[in-house]
Amino acid sequence: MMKPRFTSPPDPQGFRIHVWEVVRMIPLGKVATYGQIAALLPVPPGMSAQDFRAFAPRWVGGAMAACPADVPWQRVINAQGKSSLKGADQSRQQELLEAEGVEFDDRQRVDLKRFGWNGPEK
DNA sequence: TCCTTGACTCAGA
DNA sequence: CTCTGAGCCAAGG
Repeated sequence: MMKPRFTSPPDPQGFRIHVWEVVRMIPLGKVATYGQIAALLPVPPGMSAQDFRAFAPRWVGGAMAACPADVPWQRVINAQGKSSLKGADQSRQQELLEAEGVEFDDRQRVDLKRFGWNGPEK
């Protein structure tokens, strides 16, 4: 399969584990975007925050492509409020979220204002 | 070797 | 609110 790694971070494994850790914090019935998750992660040493912002979302996506079964991957969607998946996986994700109380509109979009995760704490 | 295509986001029209 | 195009890197046809 194609692995859209886009420039592996300094510590690919550690990065993915960190991503999963953040995803696991997303409360039931809420969703987070790749960028949101990326913003919660520490910027790798030697890399500017600006570059990190451009790369991180892809890395998060790459991490989700191989996430463990105990990670609520379905709660991670793109900044457009939609699933970046395709085909059967996309449908499965929507069903899982609807089962948690997340609503989708006619265009299969989630209202981030209502169901968006505010963050781990604040 | 060139061109397309990725679990992406942001700014601009 | 919706649609485009640019930015970034690698793998496959």
